[in-house]
Amino acid sequence: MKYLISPSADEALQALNESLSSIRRRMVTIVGCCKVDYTGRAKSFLDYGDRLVIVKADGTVMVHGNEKREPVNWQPPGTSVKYMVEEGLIIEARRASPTETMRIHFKSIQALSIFTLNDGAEINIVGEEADIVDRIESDPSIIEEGLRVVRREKATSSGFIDLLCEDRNGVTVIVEVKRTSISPNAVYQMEAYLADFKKKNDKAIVRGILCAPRVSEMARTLIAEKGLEYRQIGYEFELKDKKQASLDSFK
Amino acid sequence: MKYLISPSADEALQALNESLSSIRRRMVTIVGCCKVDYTGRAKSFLDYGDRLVIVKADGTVMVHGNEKREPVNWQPPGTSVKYMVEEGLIIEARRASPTETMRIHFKSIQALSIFTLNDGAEINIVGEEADIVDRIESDPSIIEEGLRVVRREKATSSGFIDLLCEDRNGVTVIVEVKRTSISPNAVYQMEAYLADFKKKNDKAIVRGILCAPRVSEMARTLIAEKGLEYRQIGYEFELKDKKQASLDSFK
DNA sequence: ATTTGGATGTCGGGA
DNA sequence: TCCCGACGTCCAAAT
Repeated sequence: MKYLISPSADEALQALNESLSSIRRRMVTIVGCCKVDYTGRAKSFLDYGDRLVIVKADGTVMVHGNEKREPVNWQPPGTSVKYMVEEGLIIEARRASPTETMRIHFKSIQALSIFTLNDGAEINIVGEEADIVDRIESDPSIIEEGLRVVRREKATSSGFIDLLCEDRNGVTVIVEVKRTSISPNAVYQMEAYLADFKKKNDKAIVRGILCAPRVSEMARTLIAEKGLEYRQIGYEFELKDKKQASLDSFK
Repeated sequence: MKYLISPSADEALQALNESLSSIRRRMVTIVGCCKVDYTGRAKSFLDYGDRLVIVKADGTVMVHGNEKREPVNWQPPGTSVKYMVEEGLIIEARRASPTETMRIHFKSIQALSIFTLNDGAEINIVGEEADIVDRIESDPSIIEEGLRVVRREKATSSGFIDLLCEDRNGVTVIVEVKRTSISPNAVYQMEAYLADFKKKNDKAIVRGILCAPRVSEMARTLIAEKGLEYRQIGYEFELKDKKQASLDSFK
């Protein structure tokens, strides 16, 4: 762990170039007054101001302002990072494919720290769309009595559908699941699935059911217009493995 | 600027609670070994490991691992943050609407820093979808000779369209622009626009043109099937105001 | 407060 | 590699 308060550009550069070998898990944070130029998928300029800059070992670079969850400027993982001095410390972060360059120039540095993170844990998360599809697959009756799942995540030339089913009358039912709410886009998607399915299978009758905890107003209208169906469906999720104990203690 | 190396939980808590008045632009970073419990829109557990935790003055909390641009856990702006000690430092970040709680427990702390960021600058960015629409609006001939823009961002009951135009023969043309590439979703959207427009306006002939630097293969097929059109269109973007000088010096 | 669609989205999975 | 869709997406603008 290295920490410098108000270092000069040269002092900062020296610290950053010192232990280039132990760089595996090295992380750098710099608090200082900087400007940022970016050219790549878009182009941007951010004039001088105080920010927190973070450089991860995988090449991620983030420039954080004092608000919001999103960095004001950044480069994704895989970026190659160079440090140099030209009237102040400069961080140059380049990557190819797409070609992108971000260049940070520091007018002054409040603090610089270099440290390593040892982290073997992986996050365990539940409540995603796939978890809802799981639930429906294991008990299709929560959508409709007599519904039977034929296939999951079937690829069609119009894209993927979450569940291919049959209702109690043997009619094909295409089920699309969203974890938050049904948007107009989801309805368009379903429409295209249905059209494609009818053409490919020469079927006159195919039902389309959209499942989510909510529907937006416009989506609801579209669903009605197009003869589709909506089922409100959410579920109480629980983490499934041994980590559960820790979560129980949390509530 | 306050900086503590390997503080005890109590020392950390004291530092964090000290200057609650000057909290306007205060930012906190903590490097340490922690676990994270989250319950809200989903539910997650992250076991002990070293991370960088950032708390912004607007209530944003981020837990960053040693890889990737995205925090492994977080709370968005507007979250209420409390610090306490229970066998180690605890950060409890709650918000309502939706109800979400994230709780970070530190087993140990490598470093804690508290500082403020003075930043009056706003980012100037160009190359977004709106900039491409601007370009087309100012010179529709880049899509097609004789094309005339009737209206921009027209709301329809099926959603919004980027440009409503007329070709040299007076035929209505609906133009949809994407900054990167045309995906199947964009085609579905266009299809829905067209269907809606024909119904509402009782027109037999309406053209749909999708504009982007690229099309995906599936989208290209869909476009052909449905009698739509694609125009490859990108543009060299330049920042427009006085900041230009700085960018020129950059390249 | 809700809805809607863009984003330098990022990220993971599959062909 | 490209393509595709999910995300605790985040975010701003409009209703």
